[in-house]
Amino acid sequence: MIANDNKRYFSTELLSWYHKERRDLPWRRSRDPYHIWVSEIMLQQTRVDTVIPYFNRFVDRFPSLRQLAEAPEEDVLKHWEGLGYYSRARNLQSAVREVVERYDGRVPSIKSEVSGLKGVGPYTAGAILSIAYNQPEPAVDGNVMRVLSRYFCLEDDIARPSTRVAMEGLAQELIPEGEAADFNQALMELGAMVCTPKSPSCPECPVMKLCKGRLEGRERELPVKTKAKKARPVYRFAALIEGTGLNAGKLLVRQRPDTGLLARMWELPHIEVPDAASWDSLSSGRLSLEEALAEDGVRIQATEQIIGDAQHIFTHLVWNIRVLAAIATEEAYLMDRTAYRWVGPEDFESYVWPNVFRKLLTEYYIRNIK
DNA sequence: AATTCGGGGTT
DNA sequence: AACCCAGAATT
Repeated sequence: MIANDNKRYFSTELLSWYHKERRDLPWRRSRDPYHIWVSEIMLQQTRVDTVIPYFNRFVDRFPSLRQLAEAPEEDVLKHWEGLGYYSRARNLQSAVREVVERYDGRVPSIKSEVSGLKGVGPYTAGAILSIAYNQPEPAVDGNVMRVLSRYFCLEDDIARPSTRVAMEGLAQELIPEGEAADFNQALMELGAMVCTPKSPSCPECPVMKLCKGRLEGRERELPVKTKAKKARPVYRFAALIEGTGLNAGKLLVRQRPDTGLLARMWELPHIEVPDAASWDSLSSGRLSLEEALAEDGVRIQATEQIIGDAQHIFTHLVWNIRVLAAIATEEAYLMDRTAYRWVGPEDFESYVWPNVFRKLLTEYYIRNIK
């Protein structure tokens, strides 16, 4: 059992440190729960410095909850491009529309209602309730688990959901009366600025004196976290397809399915092959591409000329993409096929697809078509 | 409990 | 190259 004095010291010192050191962040200048909400969604697994320009553009384009609710999804995704985890954007808009319909456009302040919104999990619900409404709810993210693990020298594996639940209990006990908004942000601020993952700046820490992890010289061993598996490589052939006739000078792109990886984003048409060995066989890659596209009613002639190789890295996957040159053998076969589209260089930026594709496309266009 | 969702900075 | 980031949804 942790001494109450130790907890009180922690909360008091941390809070007064925060009042002095808090960063001036865009979302800290607003009291609008909608703005707080947007910031919390953007900040999921994303660094503060990355989020700042996106947040400013986003609230500039969608200043109010209702304006976001009424915007075309494409527009919302466009403002999210480059942030990653695109389902966050779709869930946010979907949830915002629900707030308009069910809560008259006001972000709810009741825990069960906030938690019921799409894209709002335990952390984000706590963040909205505490930061926007100053309710004494914990908001436990990676920062908080690291700080608490070290200060209280807790060895529980923070990769386990049960550990997060336990941390939420502890974090809630630590909230000083009436100070939920600042205290929760102070916890995260300490984790981001001082109690960093690799080499914490203990001498600058406001609670170093009673930090048990530090006192035992184990601050670098904490928190305990089981390792994730490393990304699995996959191998793919893509076709860079030049149009003919009416589509001369244009290239063919394809929209991904509604769900799953990179849902609804545009890409070069491509296929997956079983392994690295298949990736070396250009002839089989060429044939597989032609067959796969023919199944979609798209007739092309691929070649064995490599335009380039590209790599796209995800958390759990590494795409190795070999791009082959190809031409379309018919002109007007796409009339009823919305999944495919001819684009010229003026359209390249309007589509959200992995940057590797965009880069290849642009370079190829400049070299061979323009 | 494990896996699937991005992209980028740090070390 | 591994790790981490103001995590959530799905299976």
